[in-house]
Amino acid sequence: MVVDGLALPVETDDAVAAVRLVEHVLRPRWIWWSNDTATTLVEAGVRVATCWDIAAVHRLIFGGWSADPALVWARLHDLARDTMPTDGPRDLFSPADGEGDEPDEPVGSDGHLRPDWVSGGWSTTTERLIRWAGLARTVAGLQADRLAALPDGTRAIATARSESAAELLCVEMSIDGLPMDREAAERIIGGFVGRRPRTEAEALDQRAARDADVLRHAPPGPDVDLRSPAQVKSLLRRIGVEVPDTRAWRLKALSDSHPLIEALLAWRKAERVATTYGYGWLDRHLGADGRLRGAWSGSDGAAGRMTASAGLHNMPAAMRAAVIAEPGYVFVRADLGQIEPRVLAAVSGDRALARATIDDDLYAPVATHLGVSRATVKVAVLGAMYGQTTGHGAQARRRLRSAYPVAMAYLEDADRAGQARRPLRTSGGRLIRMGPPDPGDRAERDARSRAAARGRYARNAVVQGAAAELFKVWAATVRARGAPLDGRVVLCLHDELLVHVPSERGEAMARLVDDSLQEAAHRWAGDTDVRFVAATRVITCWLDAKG
DNA sequence: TGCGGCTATTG
DNA sequence: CACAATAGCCGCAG
Repeated sequence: MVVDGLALPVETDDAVAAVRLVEHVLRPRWIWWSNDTATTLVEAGVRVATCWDIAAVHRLIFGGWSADPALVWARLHDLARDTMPTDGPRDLFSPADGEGDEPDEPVGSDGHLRPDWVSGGWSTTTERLIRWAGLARTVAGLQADRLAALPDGTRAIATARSESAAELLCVEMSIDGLPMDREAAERIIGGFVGRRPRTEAEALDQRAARDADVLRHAPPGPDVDLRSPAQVKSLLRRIGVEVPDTRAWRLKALSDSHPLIEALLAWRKAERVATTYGYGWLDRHLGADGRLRGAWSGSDGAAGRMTASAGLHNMPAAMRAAVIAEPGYVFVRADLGQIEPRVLAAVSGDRALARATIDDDLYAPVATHLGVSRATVKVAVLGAMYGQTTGHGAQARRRLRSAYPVAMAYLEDADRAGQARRPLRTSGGRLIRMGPPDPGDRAERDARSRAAARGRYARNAVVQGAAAELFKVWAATVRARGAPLDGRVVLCLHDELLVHVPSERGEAMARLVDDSLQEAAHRWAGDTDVRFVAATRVITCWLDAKG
């Protein structure tokens, strides 16, 4: 079953009604070019169960971000990007693209999709609409063929489905938003930066007063802009503190040496709230309906984690006290325990490490096995996954390597691939491209350290990326199974889910979330003996679950 | 005006 | 203070 974009030659209401009917009767796996179609549907009140999101699958297969139909078609047919025709205005010297082509044929004589079709020409007649829908089905089939040809093709096709479901979830979270109590939020902000300023002048006064609280500790001298790290560094030098940078963790250690330092650290906290999570932030992102809304993306960045804007992923802990379930509702909050080492055990197939996942605390049996402290083990395991090569714990690293050779070799293989700029795939089939990152860090300018940085990046990407895939299977399962309880996933946070559900169904939803984890883990990892654990609670305020 | 550096927040 | 992300302000180049 195929649908594409609902700006159709038929009335939109008719199209939505048709989708609603087909969904109810047939529950198809809808195919569409991108989740824009899902957005149109959700805004019209239709939430479908499953789909094949061509753009999301394109990113899975080929990496990168662009995934418009013309590019998707070109890559699937191994056509060079630079031969793609453009839709811009033509001048006398460029041969008209597709000149002489049959206008009712979407594929030009050069093999590319024709720009006039891509840019909306598909919708001008019913015949074209049908042709375009058939094309989407063809493209989805070609994508499935590509995935099936990968070393673990069945698995990769399953990933395509769960990533598509994650796109549906992203659309729904973007539209639904996160419940947030405006008064509570304003109270918290007020505690940091004072009352909401009524005028621009009042805002400037408050800002100056905050600055003055720090500067009154300063010795006489030139004016200092606290927002300029270089000037803060000179200010610190004037009070006898010499530091390479002014990061909080560094200053915290010196806070006894001068009262200015503590004042500066407090200033930084307040300034963060004032500029990023203050009244302006509420005004931009908190709707009149008490929902905080940001844009969600299903697989951004290196390894395909979900991302969110509007501070949904990096909201200061204090602000979470304002994330409160609506009257008659509760939250079910669940977070996965130690997801990355457990995922490493699964994707590497390390039997010994898999045995350790039987414990609620994976690090405890590993510590016993290696004969070192739990804290040492944790640092060593995280260090192996992040690529730490310096610092203490060399002994723990050696023991880790001999006790869990399969897992460590998996990471080292990824590291070598990264150093050699060889692209990788996660266990679920997502391509990890190995071009940049080449950070501009002065300390990492030379070729060796850039190669080492790629190695660390690759090491992490195969674990973090696989964890993201498992997480999305879990989230999609909760979305599907939780719908009959009127449960809505309102936040995804890498290893944490927040579900908003009517109060009387809170406990049932909590059980469902736990069951969904077992279902997801089995679907994702098959019959490996890796155990995944979640801490699940029914709460009314997000902060209640912290600690 | 755009971009890299610095900083802070989160997992 | 490794790995990932978003976001704001400063300073500098164009």
